Amino acid sequence: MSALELTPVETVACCSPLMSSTPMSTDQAERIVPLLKALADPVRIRLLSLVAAREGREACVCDLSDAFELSQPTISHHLKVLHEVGLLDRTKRGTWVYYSIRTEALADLGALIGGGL
Amino acid sequence: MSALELTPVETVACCSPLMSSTPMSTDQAERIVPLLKALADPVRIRLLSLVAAREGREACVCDLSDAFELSQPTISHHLKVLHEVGLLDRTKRGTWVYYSIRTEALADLGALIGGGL
DNA sequence: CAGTTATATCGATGGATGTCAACATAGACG
DNA sequence: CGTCTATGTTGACATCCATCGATATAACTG
Repeated sequence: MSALELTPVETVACCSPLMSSTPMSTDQAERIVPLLKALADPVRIRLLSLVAAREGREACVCDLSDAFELSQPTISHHLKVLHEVGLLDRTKRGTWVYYSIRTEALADLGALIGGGL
Repeated sequence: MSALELTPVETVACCSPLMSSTPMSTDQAERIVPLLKALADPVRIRLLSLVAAREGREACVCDLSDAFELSQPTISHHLKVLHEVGLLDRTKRGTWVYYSIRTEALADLGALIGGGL
């Protein structure tokens, strides 16, 4: 992704909070939905939670895949989805890849939902 | 649904907030995911937002369906999904059916996500 | 370089889901 | 009762997506 493109997280952050006086536009809805779709999977939300529970809120793939009875490509796929919408950061250190929580992304989304949309 | 069964919203509320020290269990994930799936659709999140923006946070179906270029059965289907997971309440008054926001359901979910999972 | 380990990509497949047309239900009104 | 309007249900269809096996890439090791 180029530096000029925004992940769904970034576009959501710049527009929230939506006040309850006016309903969400179609555009706004279509920016938020990819984030929610990324969260709306039992494996992905557990992956996110596993990373969040770790020291420094980051974990390498090898640590995460042990928690599931799923193939390695499947875990890799789910991590990619979470990364692409901006909920996880990705860093390669040597042979290992570390994913870390983008805390403010989750906070923005939580505020948007909890704030009554 | 019988009075003894809990909607996803109710089961989520009784278990949150999840602290970041321990990761979410598989059971917890599977209670939260139906809520997120219900939210993760552009039509449904706009429906929710339209209801939330209305006086008393409630609206009848006829008001809502005008905002979409979708068939009436499709709108009815989406409202049913939101109702079944406990995000919308349903009341019939005469010929019309009114859906209203379950504010604390959205608040609980928002807190769960924004609280770092 | 060859071998081993960690992670990602590709292609295929079965199941979930959004949408519609047709029909059903249910209340209001004459 | 008959009709009109509002809403829900059903069944079919097309598309999306989670998963896998096979393969690719990339880095460490000897």
